[in-house]
Amino acid sequence: MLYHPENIEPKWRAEWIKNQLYRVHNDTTLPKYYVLDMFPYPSGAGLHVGHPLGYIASDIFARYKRLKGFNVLHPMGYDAFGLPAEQYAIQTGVHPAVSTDKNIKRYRNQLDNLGFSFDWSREVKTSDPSYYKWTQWIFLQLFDHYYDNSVQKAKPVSVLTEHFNQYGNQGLNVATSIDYIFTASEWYAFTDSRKDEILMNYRLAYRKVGYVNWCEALGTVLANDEVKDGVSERGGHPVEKKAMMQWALRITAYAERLLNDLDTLEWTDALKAMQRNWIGRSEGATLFFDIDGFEKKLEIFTTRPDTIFGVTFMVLAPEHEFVKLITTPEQKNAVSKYLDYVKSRSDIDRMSESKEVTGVFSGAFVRHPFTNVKIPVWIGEYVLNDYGTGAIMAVPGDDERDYAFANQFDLDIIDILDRSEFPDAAPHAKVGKMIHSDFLTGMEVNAAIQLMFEKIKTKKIGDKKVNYKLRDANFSRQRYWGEPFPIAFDKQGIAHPLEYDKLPLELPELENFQPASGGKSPLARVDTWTHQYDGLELETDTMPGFAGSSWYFLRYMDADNDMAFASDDALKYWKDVDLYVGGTEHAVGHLMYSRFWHKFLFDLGFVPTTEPFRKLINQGMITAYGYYVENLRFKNGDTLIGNAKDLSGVAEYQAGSPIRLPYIHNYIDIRGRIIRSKFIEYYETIGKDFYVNGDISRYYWINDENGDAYFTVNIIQEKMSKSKYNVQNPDDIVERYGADCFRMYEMFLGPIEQSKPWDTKGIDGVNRFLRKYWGLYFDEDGWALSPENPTAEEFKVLHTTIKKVTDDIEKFSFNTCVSAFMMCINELKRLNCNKRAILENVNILLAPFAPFITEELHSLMGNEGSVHTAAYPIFDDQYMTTDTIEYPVCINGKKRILISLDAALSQKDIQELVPNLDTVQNLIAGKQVQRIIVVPGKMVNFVIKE
RNA sequence: GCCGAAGUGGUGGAAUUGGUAGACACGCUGGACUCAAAAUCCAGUGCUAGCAAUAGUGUGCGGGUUCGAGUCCCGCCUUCGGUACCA
Repeated sequence: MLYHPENIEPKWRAEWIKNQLYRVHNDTTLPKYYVLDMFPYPSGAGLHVGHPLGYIASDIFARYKRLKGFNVLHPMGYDAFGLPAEQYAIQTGVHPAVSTDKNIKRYRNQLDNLGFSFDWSREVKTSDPSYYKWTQWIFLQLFDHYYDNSVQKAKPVSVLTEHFNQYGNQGLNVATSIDYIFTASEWYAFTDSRKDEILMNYRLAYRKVGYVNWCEALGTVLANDEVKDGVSERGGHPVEKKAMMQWALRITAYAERLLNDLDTLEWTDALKAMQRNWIGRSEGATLFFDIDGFEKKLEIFTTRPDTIFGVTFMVLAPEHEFVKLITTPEQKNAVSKYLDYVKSRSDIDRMSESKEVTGVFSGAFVRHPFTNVKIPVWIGEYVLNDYGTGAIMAVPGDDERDYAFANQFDLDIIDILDRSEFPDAAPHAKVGKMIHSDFLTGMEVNAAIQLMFEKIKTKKIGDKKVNYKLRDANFSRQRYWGEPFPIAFDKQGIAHPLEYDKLPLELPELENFQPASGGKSPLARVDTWTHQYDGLELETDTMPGFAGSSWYFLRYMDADNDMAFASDDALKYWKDVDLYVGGTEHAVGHLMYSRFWHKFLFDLGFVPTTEPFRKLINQGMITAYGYYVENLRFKNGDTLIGNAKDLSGVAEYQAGSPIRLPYIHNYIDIRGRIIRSKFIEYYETIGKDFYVNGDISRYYWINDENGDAYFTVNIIQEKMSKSKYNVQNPDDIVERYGADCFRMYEMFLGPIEQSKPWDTKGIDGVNRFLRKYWGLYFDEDGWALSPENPTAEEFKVLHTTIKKVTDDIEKFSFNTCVSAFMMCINELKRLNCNKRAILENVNILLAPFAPFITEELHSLMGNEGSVHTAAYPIFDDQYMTTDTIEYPVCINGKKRILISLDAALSQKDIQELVPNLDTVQNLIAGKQVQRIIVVPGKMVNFVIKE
């Protein structure tokens, strides 16, 4: 009887649905375990073979935990709001809800194919009003709370206004962007709109001026990845930074806790390091410089106040609020020209192209707080407005970027640090002796920093300060396909939250998805919607993608609740995610915001834990091979360059980019060459669809040593995407080999956290393994499981496998699990083992990996119930004993021979015994042995002098 | 630029704390079975030299520590992810 997955898999898929095998219940006495995948954005291209990599791993782990007796929550859903659906709607008029639902259906079919143990009754979809009702509700909580630094906790805004009523804003230690003091009587006297404005400086969800990528020609705001080299990706129109009133979330209030609590998490050090660096805590000082001719002072932040005597100029970010104020009439032209240039540059451009230093003199001067020397104020793009105060004191004597700037514009450089005693020190290391630094001269750096903190304080020119690189990210999108803000403005522009019973505030129906005038969201055109409440106008921005994804893991705990985002009981039982699996591309964005929201909900008493994701595994990407030919030339000298699909429109070609040749891999030889005859074959069968010009006589060919004309194809690894024609659909593989084979093959490809290219070359190995495994249960006459007692050797194979597989699952090393299964089956086959006592246990071990074949065999064995509710085999040491150990005998660390020794021998025994063995004598004959190193159970090494 | 990761045969990869480099597969070569093919089975397979025994060499590059380095340290190179509006 042969293994036929196509008969087995649909049968059990239906059976499991019928029995609701994967339905999870909240009321149980079993210990909980929560295994979560980062939910997918349902894109139009469907699921490709890269998506399931993490899902398979988490599914294996979830099934493993179930076998171990846990009540496992393992849900799935969709991150359903997003830009691509809206873009598609603009182009085709298809409503994003319609295209998204269609994509979701496709995803669901594809996921179902793979035998996952998701509890689909808990599915969430962020674009569903019953879900985003609670996203809006959490937003309103953020809007209605501020952060009290003294107790490190969010508190209701009503507490704050009560304080204002009594004391004004004095005596507060809270997170705020306000920099002035008012009294209680002033507070009373403020107009309502002034009060609203002031409160915005305290709310955790607030409005402020933010910068967006504005494209005048398209009349719309663009996402960063829609902008390439300062122009729009579509159409190549100029894009500039534009200031707009935007919602933001005060994540910076939680910076310290987000940083400290990383220590409590079981994440990789790499991931924690990325989050730490993103938060970017640094201790330093703020310093105020008097500006000549102005009352206002220029505030800067520095971590190196000791270098103050090396300051020779100041640099403002181009967006700094003082730029307009202090620029002198003579410099006005030059400055505004420079600002125009900077508007076209992204933050990455601004920081990465360090070779070319740009800047402009403002014409203004500040005074050195200690020497009163006049210091010029420059404007430079390398200073970012969002970091620190958006202004720096430049110390070209100690800072590389300042040095480059000074060189470029011929500014003074003062050496303030003698590091001759530390020739190997890194450029930014805080070591050395101060020179040319007045009262600091002769001091060590760290001592000088400490002294400066005091001096700054006593001179009242600044204070010690902790600064974070983390900033309050923009929470507004001028888009349709996102959560509407449950906020309405009155005639004075005061923001009013909607009452909870008005939630969800649903998106209106829409046919035209083009942006409204001024780059506003299409919602601005729907008057009936924006004015549905008397005298109020609804906010027309919507929330960004990370809104819905910042709390979805909580919704799964109690997905149908319409009284709360989840019930207290559900939250108390499930608590947090025990294992979270997803890509490193989310290492900071999504994970940081989820942690922030979770902590906020903790402060309000809604969730019982301070962190959402206890353990986190990053899965690597599955990439595809890309085949390119660089500069395929025509005989007349023209060079054909560009994406193969674009070749019909010659005008589109962009010089320098290589031509893609999709699906050409079967036509190229081992050296990456394609010869003329093969190319013709390729062109006739596949290439025609992508590649327009088949007149190969016009190409410039090189002749190889046999006289065959060829050109060379470059093979690279790249992301799978629809536009690259390299998407591999898992359905095709499942149809051909079955889901069990697909699952095991994806795991067999390599370590889960590494990215690797997709290639079906090795899948036959896994397929053979499954057939061999199946074959153990049958002989020529059919079912042939033996009730006999296993031999010691058979038991040893079983228990070796139990140990290896269990250890490796715990380490998330699934590729080595598959190898271990292969070795186990190879051994059992060699031993002709068909004993039930062995195979039944192997079958349970294998069940998390290959749920279908194991279920079929479990049932054929006559078992009641599912293999997926069986008990996990227990490892027993007694079967593992060995009599002898193979020792490699090495000379100077290099293996020469193997000897077999009694396992009971001690280190001393071996030390004495080995040199006297004949085989060893041959090895060391005539050589001078200096030392013999014996590592028990491992090896013997002779140290020999040549 | 900055932060993080990876680099091992023709290919995917394995290698507990520094202790036999290349497990397990794919591919390839040879053989068995077959009219033939598929499937299956057996043997070989890092590279170089050699009929062989064997010797040399070998984990991106250059140094170092050690009896012993894929693993630890220093300095580079390349590729990938993120860089705050892709998700």
